[in-house]
Amino acid sequence: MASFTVENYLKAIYGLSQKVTGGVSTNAIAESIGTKAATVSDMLKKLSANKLINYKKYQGTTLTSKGRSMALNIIRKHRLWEVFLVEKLDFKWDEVHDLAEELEHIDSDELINRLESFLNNPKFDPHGDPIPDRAGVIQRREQVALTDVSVGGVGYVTGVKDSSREFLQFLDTQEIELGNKLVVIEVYEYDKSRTVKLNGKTMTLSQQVCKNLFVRTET
Amino acid sequence: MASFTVENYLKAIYGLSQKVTGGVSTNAIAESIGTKAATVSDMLKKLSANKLINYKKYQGTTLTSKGRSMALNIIRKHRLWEVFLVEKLDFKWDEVHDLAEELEHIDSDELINRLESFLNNPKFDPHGDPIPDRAGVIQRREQVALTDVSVGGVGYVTGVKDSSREFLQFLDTQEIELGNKLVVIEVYEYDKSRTVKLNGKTMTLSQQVCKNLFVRTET
DNA sequence: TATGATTTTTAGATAAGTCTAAATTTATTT
DNA sequence: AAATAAATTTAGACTTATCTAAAAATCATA
Repeated sequence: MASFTVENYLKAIYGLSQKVTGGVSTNAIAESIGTKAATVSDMLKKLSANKLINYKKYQGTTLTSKGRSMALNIIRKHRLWEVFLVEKLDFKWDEVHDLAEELEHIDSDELINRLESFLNNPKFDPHGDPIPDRAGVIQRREQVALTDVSVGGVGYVTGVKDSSREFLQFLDTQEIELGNKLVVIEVYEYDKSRTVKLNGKTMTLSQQVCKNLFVRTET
Repeated sequence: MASFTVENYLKAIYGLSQKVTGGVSTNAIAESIGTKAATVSDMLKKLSANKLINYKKYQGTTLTSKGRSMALNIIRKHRLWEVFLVEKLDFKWDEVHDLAEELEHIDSDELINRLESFLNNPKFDPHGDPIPDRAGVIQRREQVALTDVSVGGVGYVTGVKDSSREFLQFLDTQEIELGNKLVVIEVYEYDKSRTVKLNGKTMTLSQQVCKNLFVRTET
């Protein structure tokens, strides 16, 4: 039991379970995968029968350790392929998601481990998301959203919460990249926007942007 | 109409059509794909309905130009991924076939074209097979089987006809690699084996080996 | 807390790709 | 040329993943 489809369900459940406490709802999975609740309901029964999820009708679902470890392996593959696409094939960070969605299903630990070495064992993907290691251990990074940095605070851009094309392209236009240092100059109470100094330039970022930008602050 | 399965059928038909004159038989396809003739029969109807093959019941099949161009694109992807696996990830030439079978179905011309540049536009895969270009043009190489080289003849190893693990590993044990220069010292009429000088060593190769080794001869 | 709204599940269908067994067509051989 | 053998196709069934429509369970609130 490890088809393309099953892998996508596990990945979706893993992703959603990061955002909520308790079980993941059928509807949420359906929306995430782009399918109907009825279809998800069927699939949950199969995943449960295969001990990949804990599932009680009407109660939402969580991954078993087996399911989680499979999900993490897919995420590992996805993120390593993204690094490959950006670092080696010169794709931009907003172009790699769909390709990685395909590549992540290639089934070979040997391949992915060699790819990892070839890429010099990166710890983060092009969007700043951590890459699980071979054992499925995922590095937690001490980072906060830019909304949590107050005036005078200094941070280094470590990642994005929203990795949609639109947001990534917006960051490109503002020439905001991972690793950039920024200083919060002002916070406007009115709309919660922030003026920051970054790359020698001063710019004002809306609350929505600040929410979706992760930074590591000086400790 | 371009599923994983369809792609495999087109590739199989292309491969088989190189070996025979006229149409490819249903049974041959079934054996090549590892399925049953009945299944192939069904699929041929669908491929025909989609104008990917020319098909008349009981008469065998050939690819249309559309089908051939799709087949060549898959072969192009397969061979470029093989180069990647060997050149960049240090796989051995007998280890890459199954992985390339998976990777070849990744659907993106942009990806494969960038991969091609990244690999410095190789013209041949690790087994010496030519890589079709973006337009599906495949370079024919002037090469002959070693069985066609007579005493005193000189050749450079350009490829293998049989790229099975077993044969490739045999070549490894004999330290025979693409590009090696060899001279035919003797041909034994009895069993059609050949003694050759290669890498400073003298060795005798059976007819079966000679049949499956391609060389470019001095012209 | 009852009742309407929402969520989830079940039931029944569909499409793709596969199978076995039987029927049909083509090839071979006496 | 007829009979047998081999190859191919058809018929009917199964599996996986999906859908719509309807039923059932949970929730939210008047």
